[in-house]
Amino acid sequence: MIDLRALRDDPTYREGAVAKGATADTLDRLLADDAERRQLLAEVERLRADANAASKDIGRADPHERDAKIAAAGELKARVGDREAVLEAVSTRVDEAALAIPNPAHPSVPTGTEEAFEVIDVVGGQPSPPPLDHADYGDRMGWTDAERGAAVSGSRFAYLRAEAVLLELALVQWTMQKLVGRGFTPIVPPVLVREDMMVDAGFFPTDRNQVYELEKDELFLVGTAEVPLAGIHRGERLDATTLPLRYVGFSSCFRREAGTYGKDTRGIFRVHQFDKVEMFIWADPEQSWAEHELLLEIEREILDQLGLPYRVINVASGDLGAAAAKKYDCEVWLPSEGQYREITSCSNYTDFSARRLGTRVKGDRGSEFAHTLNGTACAVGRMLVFLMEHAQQDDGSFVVPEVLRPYCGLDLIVPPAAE
RNA sequence: GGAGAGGUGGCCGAGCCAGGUUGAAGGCGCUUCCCUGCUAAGGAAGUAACUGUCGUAAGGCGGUUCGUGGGUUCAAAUCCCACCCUCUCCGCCA
Repeated sequence: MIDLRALRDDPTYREGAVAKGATADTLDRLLADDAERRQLLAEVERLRADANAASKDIGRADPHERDAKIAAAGELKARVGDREAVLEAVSTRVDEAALAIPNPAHPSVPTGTEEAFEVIDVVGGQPSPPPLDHADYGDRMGWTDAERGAAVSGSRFAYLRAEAVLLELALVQWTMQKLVGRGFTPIVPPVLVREDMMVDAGFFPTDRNQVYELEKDELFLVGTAEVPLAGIHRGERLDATTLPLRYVGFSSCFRREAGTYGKDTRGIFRVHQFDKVEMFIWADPEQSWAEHELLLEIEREILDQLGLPYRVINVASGDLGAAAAKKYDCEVWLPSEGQYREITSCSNYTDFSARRLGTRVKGDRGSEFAHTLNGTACAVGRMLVFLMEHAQQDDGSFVVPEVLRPYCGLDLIVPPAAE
């Protein structure tokens, strides 16, 4: 949720909201309603003060004065109720409008639609495709079985098999170790959460149709560990001296992928279930931009050490999503498609999410909302897709990235004999 | 799944069954000061959060909050309803 006071007082904040698609008209109407709300609030509070005083007086009054005083207090109460109804109507209007306003973009975010992104850096080349694309190679190596996956669970489900499983676990363990070494606390979170957690994490109502629901138990399967990680300090007051609090979660992720029919149908690039190592940071407002750069640095280090060619983009305002004030995407070159595809992304939500989560920081500057950030460390399945193309040799063998070898006990994997 | 107990301020813990100077006793912790020749003991004062408004500020005056949301009442931590959570015993279980 946005900061109405900042919207009122801070021109930069307001410009950021406009960059994200909020019209000046909408903002002005919201601020006018909010002004009315605050005025009504003052009035209602005055009336309530009178009514409270009258009630307190009854407790102290002589018994024979009570009836008269009770009657008078009753009248006061009725007047309060009338004005409260008006206030509530205005407040509801303000809240609804405020919830619809996205988190303003940071001034460093390029303004425009999806294509307006800014390329920050390009690492490595754009190699030509290997003999087999990731989908065919996964089948050839006996690493993926989408056919049986579909028979068991439907399309976009696959079995992961053989060395691919060892590689997956190696990726998880390697990234986990790296992050623990950087002071992150490792977490295996619940993957089923309540509706209010989905709302507070900012995924409902907007992304509700992307989420699997267990109706009988009123629980929802998370699409990312970000959701339960955001819940860790919900409703808490954090001591500024303990920040930043850095967490790294490992979980399976579940996505309905509604509206992607016919898109990325080959292999395991886009599936309903995958595993992911996700970073999440609770930061002091003064630290959050430095923490955002840290997340990017870690993401880049992971790609560098795996030897993947990639570029980093500063996502344009129109493509940020409601919660992010700024977002970097790392996109790895996918040779078979001849284009860069997203592998990781990291966002600074500033105080947008914490306001809804009710997480505050208490420090020298008093009490303010925390800043939250999140970033992908390793989307495991998709990482395997990229590795299957970049580590694949002309003879069909697979060269395991050096850094993963200690974690899976493999260095060169040769394809099984053809049937 | 069955039976019971309980959720109060940074923490512990009274208050609830008789609704009214209780935003909440007491203790711990913390802050400041006094005493003390010294990391002890003692004494005094202060110490919830959020929010509106006025003020340059210190602060003043209000509102809301005793798990959450409703209800009854002039008045609710206290009464009623629903939900959430925690604990104990039994059952089940990787």
